[in-house]
Amino acid sequence: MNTLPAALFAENDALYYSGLSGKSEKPALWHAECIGQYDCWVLFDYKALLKKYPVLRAVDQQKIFDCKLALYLKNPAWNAAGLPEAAKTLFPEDETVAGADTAELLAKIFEELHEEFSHNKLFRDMEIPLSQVLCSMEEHGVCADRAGLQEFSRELEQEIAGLEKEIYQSVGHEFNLNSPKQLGEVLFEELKLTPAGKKTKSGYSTDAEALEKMRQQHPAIDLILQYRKSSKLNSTYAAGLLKYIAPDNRIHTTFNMTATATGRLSSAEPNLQNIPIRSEQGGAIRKFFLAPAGSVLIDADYSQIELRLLAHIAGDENLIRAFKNGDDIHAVTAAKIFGVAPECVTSDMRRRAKAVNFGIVYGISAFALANDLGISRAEAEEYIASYFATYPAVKSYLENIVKQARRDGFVETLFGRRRYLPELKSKIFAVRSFGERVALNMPIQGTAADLIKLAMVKVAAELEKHNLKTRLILQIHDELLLEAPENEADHAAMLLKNCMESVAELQVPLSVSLAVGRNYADCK
DNA sequence: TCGCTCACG
DNA sequence: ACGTACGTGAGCGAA
Repeated sequence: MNTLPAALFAENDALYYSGLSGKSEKPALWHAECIGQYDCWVLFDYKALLKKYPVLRAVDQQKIFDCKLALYLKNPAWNAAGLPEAAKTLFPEDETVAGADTAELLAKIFEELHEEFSHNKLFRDMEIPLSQVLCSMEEHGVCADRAGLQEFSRELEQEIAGLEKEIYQSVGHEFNLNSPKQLGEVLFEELKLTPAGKKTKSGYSTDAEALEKMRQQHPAIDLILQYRKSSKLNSTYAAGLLKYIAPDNRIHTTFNMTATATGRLSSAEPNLQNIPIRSEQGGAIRKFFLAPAGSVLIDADYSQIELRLLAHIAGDENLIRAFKNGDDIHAVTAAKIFGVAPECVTSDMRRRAKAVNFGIVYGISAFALANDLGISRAEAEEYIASYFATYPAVKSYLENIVKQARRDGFVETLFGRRRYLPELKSKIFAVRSFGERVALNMPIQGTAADLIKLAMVKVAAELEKHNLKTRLILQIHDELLLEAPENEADHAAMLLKNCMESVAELQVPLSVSLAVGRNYADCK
């Protein structure tokens, strides 16, 4: 016990004992000295414990061993909410696990994992330090305009009520518009409209893509589409976010570090990684995310990070050259695919090339590309063939990574984060194909996730080193949002951009675009 | 609890 | 011939 800060025990006896009392979903803490030679804290969910017991910040990070994070690095498919689940996952055969208390479970898991992860770089230099950064971000939160959201929500409610009325008039009776089942019955049985979309288990799809195609068939369709948009906007974002504004006028999300198969973070309660931007009506929500008086928001985006990583990982000279030149990558790809001079690329050609680029990162198939672009499969195949002719090293990389994944049973990021792919052994074609696409995608998406995590740790350390009051507040996969006092905004912005761009030396430059504004909508 | 739908990167 | 684009979380209705 003498290795612990006295305060932790003096002030937080409850901490120690609650860890032992064994409520499964609660974060748990245990001191490894109890099991002998290890001078470290063994715990489950470091970030949650930091939040609950701020005094834990006084403990040297090097002496922290978070079983939750170690398990996640061992296998990201093991997303255990609590200790008992974690133990069952790690020791599926072991029946003693069921009756064990928290301390025993922690000791068992620790003994299994400490050798592999105590000095692991992802664990030590990325996830553990990131826990502290994320904890601060969650505690700090993002400032929200309560009155503005209330007003916006009222407007949406009025619009929704009007649309409802019009729709009921148009189809002749009332029904529950929020029920896909009832909507399907109205459209396809009563009104006898021709389904345009795919089938679902319970009937024909009424999703936006299907309804778009049916617009001509009935005047209610457009109204329904608008109803869906407005009601989503209100229920999830306007009224939805209002519920999360705390007394400090800020929204405090929770970042989950062990939720995804690729190494990305997720954000929940509320999810602040899916705030609308693509539509004008939706983007209005961003006006209500504010910088407090005297501060500004700084938004930094990695541009094309996944394609840059593809260039680096595949080592494709043509792709690398394009990024070194600072070219518009979709336009360059369009010129090559369609065999025209770069200055002759039309916006439609660029749009198609962009879809091909996305497809490559997702694990391309002619079927899906054809569907996305509304072209024939044969045509999509030609696009893909031209793409591979243009970027031959990408082609061989994609072939090799799948072979390697079949051989090893897993794929990895540049930093060694692993994802196992049992799907590759499936006898079912669709399952196997899925495994192949994941083998292509995970190293790229996962490396991007690794890079921004490292950048966050670096940015937080630099801000502290320079005694700046600027704070990280959100991470949205390839984007960081900061809150900066006006008088240090320029300094913080430069520091941020430099940190993000220099986080790794690759064969292509990393490029970060900055935007500053009084609210999130102005950061464009 | 699950399926559908839809918001984001 | 097969038939899915990769990764998430939330709200809602229907069991």
